[in-house]
Amino acid sequence: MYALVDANNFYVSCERVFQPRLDGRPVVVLSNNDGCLISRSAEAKALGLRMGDPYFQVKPLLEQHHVTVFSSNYALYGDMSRRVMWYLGQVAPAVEVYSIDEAFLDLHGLVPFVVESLDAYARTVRANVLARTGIPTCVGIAPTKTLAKLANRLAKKLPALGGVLHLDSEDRRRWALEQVAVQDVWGIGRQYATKLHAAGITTAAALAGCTEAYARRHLGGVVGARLVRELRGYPCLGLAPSEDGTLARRSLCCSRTFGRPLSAFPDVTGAVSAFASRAAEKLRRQGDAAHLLTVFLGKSRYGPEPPPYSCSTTLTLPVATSDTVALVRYARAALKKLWQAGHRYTNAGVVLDGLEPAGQAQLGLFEVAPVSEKRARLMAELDALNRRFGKGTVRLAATALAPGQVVSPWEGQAQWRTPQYTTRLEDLLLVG
DNA sequence: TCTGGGGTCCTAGGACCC
DNA sequence: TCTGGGGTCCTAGGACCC
Repeated sequence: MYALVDANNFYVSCERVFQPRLDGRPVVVLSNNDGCLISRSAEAKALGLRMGDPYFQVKPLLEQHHVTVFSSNYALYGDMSRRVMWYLGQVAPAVEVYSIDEAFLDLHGLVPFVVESLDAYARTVRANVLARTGIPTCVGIAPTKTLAKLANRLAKKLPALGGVLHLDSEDRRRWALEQVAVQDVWGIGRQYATKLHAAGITTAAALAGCTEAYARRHLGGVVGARLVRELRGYPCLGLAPSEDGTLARRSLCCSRTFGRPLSAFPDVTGAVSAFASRAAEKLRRQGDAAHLLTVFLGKSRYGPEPPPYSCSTTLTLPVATSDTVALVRYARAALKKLWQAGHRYTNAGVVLDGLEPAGQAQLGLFEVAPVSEKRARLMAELDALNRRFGKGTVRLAATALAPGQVVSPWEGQAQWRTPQYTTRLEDLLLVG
């Protein structure tokens, strides 16, 4: 048995923890650069606001209904997420952190020796997460991950269930499959949904009833075959336990849409250097080194220019590294290869791939380790200082502002950002 | 004027090897 | 000159997820 614990409107819920007066009121959180809606309270959803709506398009509606608007505050959300995941780690035999606001729990062996019923267990977990962190969640329990996802969706949708749905019988499984539209099944996106509707398959139940050959042919090969089997109740996807409540990535990316289009090489170089530097920090945090580095540059897909909207170049590094100085230098070299004068670039990013545990790089016969002990210590110091005093306290000159600049030219809007209540001493909430 | 920022996995095809 | 059946590795692209 698997459980999926999923927060309700996670980013909105995080903001509400620190502003309880917003309970029951419409609230939204915007993406980077205050671009789109990425989290909506139930009240905001009821107004017809959709995930991904561009802010400037729905602004009149937001004002008309006095919707509270927040810029995203990932330092806060990340910290709240760690609290939730830590607690789940205490009460479940194994936890897979699936995203910032969702976790799969492996419940095999809990009943009857540890808990009496999974239903009661789920209700307790849910109540404790709320009491300890202020974050409301729903729980779906089923024999497969795909069915747990589906149960979770119904637990969210049907208030009468009290936030928990356990698909503990064949009848309940069949009933649940009937309630869910095919496009809402985990693993069915826009393309597949269109194809399935055209074939007359409109519910999860109908999808569960299609042949394996059909699934293989039309839903991405083995992926589709697994999906259908999971819906029928045969587990094909195992739990990938997350050590210490965090997810070790196979690739890392740091990218941003600029506050405004940039055409000057030094501006974009500054941005790419900052992204490479940030990516290097993430890499060291998970204890890895990278041997592939990609830089990409993007142009607006909403402007008059035809595709392609982005270009990229990948460097194979001679030796895997997590050193900021080295990665920034490679990123700048890659950007130079990519750069074409005269374009208005709207976004850029740095991707690190080919990750391996740091310090285990295989050296060729005639190679010497390029990252000295001294350099590794320097990086450790840098990370410690930035952890203690806030991101960006210590950084490379390459990522610093030019003389006379107040903000980086690539940084965007964040008009409604809340303080980092839980991760910066200066922003601690004062009660008095 | 203003449209996010991360990730995963799979497949097909080509280069190259024995 | 032409012929075979495996393999592996890499890359690009496409689908999906939150």
